[in-house]
Amino acid sequence: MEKIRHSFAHILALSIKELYPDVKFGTGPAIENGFYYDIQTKNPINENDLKRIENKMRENIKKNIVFKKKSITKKEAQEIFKDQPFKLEILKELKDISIYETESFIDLCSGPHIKSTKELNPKAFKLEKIAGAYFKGDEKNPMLTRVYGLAFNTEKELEDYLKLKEEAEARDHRILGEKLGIFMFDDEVGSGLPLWLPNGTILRNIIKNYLYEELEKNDYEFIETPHIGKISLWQTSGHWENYRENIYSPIDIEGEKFLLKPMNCPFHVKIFKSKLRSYKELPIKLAEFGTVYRFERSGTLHGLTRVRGFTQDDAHVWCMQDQLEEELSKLLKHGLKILRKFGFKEYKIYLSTRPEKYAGTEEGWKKATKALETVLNNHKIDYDIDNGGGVFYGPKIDIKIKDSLNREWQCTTIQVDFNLPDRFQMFYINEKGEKEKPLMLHRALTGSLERFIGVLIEHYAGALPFWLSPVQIKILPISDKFNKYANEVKKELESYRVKVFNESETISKKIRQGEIEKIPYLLIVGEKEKNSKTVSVRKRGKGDIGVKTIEEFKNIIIKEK
RNA sequence: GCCGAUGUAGUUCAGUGGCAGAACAUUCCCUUGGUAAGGGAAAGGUCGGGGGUCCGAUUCUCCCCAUCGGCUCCA
Repeated sequence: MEKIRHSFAHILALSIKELYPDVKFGTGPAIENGFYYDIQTKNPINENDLKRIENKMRENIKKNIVFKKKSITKKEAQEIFKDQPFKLEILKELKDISIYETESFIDLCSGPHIKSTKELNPKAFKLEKIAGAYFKGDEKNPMLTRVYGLAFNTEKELEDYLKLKEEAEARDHRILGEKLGIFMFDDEVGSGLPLWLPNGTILRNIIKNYLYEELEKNDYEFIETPHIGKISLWQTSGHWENYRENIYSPIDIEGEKFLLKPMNCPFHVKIFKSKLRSYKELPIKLAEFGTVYRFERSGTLHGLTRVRGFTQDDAHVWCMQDQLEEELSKLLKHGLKILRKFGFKEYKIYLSTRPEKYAGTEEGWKKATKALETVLNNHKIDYDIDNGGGVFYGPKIDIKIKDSLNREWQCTTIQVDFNLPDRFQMFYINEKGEKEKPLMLHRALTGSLERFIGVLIEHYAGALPFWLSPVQIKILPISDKFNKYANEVKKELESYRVKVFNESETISKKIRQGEIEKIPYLLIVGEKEKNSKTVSVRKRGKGDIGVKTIEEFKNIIIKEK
């Protein structure tokens, strides 16, 4: 399949070349579900041109064009590509050079390719969209136009994929979140700053309460810290020099500079340092739902999954070297338990190793990376290694959850920190009565409530499980005459989140409304139910499940709790 | 931040160089109902914001803001 998609990319390039002779080519590989080619043209092409290019491609495919491979010398290549500056740039890094020829389009390419366009199905591809992309993925390079295409073996596969994508778009948390009264954005408030609506606030509190209980069981102590602090805190921590472009400009008050906090760590460190710590206290675990502000570049914002103000379920653990493995193990186990509780079964785990720029010693990095590895292996967890993807202060394990469009979002993160204990000169008193530097771990289980809720909405397509639903039960009186009985039923169910739909609408309309709101249970009450002290139960996704006494209904929902 | 697209009522969207349109939602009236939209009326707009061209700009143009698709980035 990859060979086919890659060959499509070449036919795309050939067709563009025929339509736009002045085109300069970047690269054009196969990707998941299709292919792309990066190009530069004098007159920029736009979405309306795609159809024309597509038709040209079909024409070319029908010509049974043969893919001819040739090995050539660098000199020959420089001659062939003398009008293709990007190809010449790529050529610089190549040793063995081969080219593929498809009529007038010659590409620097090691292949493999199909024999001829006979193998391409002209009905199983589609040019999808265009976008800008930096040459070689580097911001400093010029931006080329990337033409994306989809390609499959059969027309049916293409149609299935398009259908799947359409369904995925219907799960988009940005649309569902507003419809379900969870959150909103407002131009005047500012980008990346969500406003939490009543239903969303209930959801946040449910999640917070659950995490609070879970962490307490695991010996965490909760703290709360301010939203701003003196700039020197983050100068000491090193964040100011390393991440300044992502920190909101300082607030100048009475000659003193304050920052909106971009991270909670320094505050937690201050609490650790507020008294002399003994080895007997370790591990010390401090947790906070800490709201931080980061100035993310405008083009990177995305609904709730990438925002500028967000609340982390942040915690820091300080321990001794010989406690490291056990603590990491607990963190990982706990993280996975929590993801399972929320219904996430598909995620990817990454171990990120030392980047080029780093704090701490090589020895320390080795030990910590080994510890992370050991823990992953002990739990028999599959993971990918993200080489050099660690933060400058230490290696980490990330758990990424996929959203409806198959994009991965980092939620859980467990990080070792060699930087802050040094910079803040942290120590505890060991058994021998000497000062010793503790190991420091950062962790967040949900990553941020914002991102987590965004992914959660998409995961369930808005139909949150019973325990997470802001409104669990809605009582729908057949007519106004039964509002009183509806309120009596509500009283009986007061340990749940119940609402009565007491407006003057037809029952069909009320049901429709309740279904749109994705309420887990709708209880319909009228003459019949009032007389027999029952409710007619309509379960989300199942429809009418019959008349139940209130006790019977309680037994049903108790299982959902 | 960069490339491209978009911005009209609370929402989803038509439309136009010369008085601004629909559906849903809202308010009121009628209807009191049995498992996904009962009927009618009213109200609702600086056509994202600011400059420019024009007798006249929501429409053309420039700048800004915001959103969307990517790229880059993501402690």
